[in-house]
Amino acid sequence: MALRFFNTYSRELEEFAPRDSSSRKIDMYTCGPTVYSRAHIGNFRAYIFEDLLQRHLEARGYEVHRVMNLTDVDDKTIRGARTARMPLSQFTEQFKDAFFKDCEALRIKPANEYPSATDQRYIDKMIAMISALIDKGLAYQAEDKSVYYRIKSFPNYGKLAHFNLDELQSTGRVKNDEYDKEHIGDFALWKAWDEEDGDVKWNSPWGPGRPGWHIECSAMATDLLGNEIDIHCGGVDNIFPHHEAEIAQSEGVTGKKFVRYWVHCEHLLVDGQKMAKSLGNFYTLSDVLAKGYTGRETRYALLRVNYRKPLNFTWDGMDEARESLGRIDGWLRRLRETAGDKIDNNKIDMQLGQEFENALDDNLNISGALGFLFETIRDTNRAMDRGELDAAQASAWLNWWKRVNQTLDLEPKTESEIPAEVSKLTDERAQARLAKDFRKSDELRDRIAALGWEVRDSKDGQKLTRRAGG
RNA sequence: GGCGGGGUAGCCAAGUGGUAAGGCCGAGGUCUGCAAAACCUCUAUUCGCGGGUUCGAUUCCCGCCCCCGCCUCCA
Repeated sequence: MALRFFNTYSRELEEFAPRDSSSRKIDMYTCGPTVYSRAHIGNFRAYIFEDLLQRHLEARGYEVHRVMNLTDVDDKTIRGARTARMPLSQFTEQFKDAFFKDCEALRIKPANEYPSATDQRYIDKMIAMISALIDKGLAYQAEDKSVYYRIKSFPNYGKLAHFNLDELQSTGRVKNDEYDKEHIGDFALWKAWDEEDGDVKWNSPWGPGRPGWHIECSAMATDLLGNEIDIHCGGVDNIFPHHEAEIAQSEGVTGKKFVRYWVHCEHLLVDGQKMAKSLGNFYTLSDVLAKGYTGRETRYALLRVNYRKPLNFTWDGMDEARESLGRIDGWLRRLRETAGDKIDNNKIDMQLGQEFENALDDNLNISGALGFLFETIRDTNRAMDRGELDAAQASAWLNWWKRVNQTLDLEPKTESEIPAEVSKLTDERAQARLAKDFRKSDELRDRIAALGWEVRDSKDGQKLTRRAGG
């Protein structure tokens, strides 16, 4: 099956073909966090989806060049820095650091670049783009000194969101203090400095001020990836106005088709409602880790539903993730035991189980792909139960897993070291069992369990497993 | 009001014009001193509701209901 994705622009499933058909290189731009506080796991659902998308494209032989921006200047960052009595850059730095730590814990592959909006290189680019837009009559400076995009002059404005400009309704969420605009839909490209901004300002042909939110992405994307890019991702809430504005800005300047495939991730919900800082119903990764779950478990929980479906976050869902991973872990352990010295760690099997990738080809059908994984697990477990899977076959399935895991990245990183205390109790238990003292054996099993380890008795003696986590 | 997403078992969730993958939970069984893990069996005559097309629809068409989101801060 051909690789295909749902393109927000056309509202259709489209077969994927890179811009440059002669090479395997793809340019991908992904909207990153605004670093005014910790990102919440709803934000990370989008980043994990993008990670899966990148990894699957790579599995299909594409070389992905991905950029993720960091919005480090806007109303919220400025307000936060003021409240914290810190320079803006120092204030945002802590949240950039936290963001990268969280990404690592969630095993999100790093982007090739993480440009910051406040980088002078991009401020210059933004100013150049705004100047070009003014020259073309697509932007104007209003009496409040700010520069706005003249959406009525860009015929395609509204095409991505499928909005009719005349029917835009104010939801009252944003305070309407920009009275100087020609059209209520005109958005700020350059915000004139005011007292609230303190020392946050850059010089421009229109006076001191700072960039509007949308222009940074147009500037960074075109600067780092070129005027035309293959894939642009984000959450569905970015469709309008953010991505609509990006198209207007980028295409307004370059005259080129900015993005070939717009791919948007649905929301993570809590109690059936969007997880959002403004609603206060959000969890950060730290919150989840504090409950005893791991980054790997969180990754699985956020990964397991197709990106186009709203996903309701629950602690039951986290438990399910834990149990499902436990099934995978147990299977891997067993395959390794069966494979013994036939294990070939350097090999990646490219033949077995193509159904996994085939499912992902279909608009990242992760449920179908995981379904196939679990069917494979049951089939091979059954074969091992019956002694019908030899070491070479077990090794082959491990090499298959290696391929699958390049996309999923769900393998426990390392088998935990067995603590001396656990080891000592296990030895005692072996003695007790030798003496058929089952009462003592069971008591020791409980004590080992209390230390977080599970002990199972097999033909080859006791087997220890770290309970949960990884 | 406009534009989208969703409604499949107790929960999560695939999927197809021909009669419902997979995961979690639960019950029974094999194995075990007992467990655990694994395996086996069972768990939706039914896919929001009502029409229509069809030999046949959960899947296509029409109409409706409910939940969620976007409509200029948002992943």
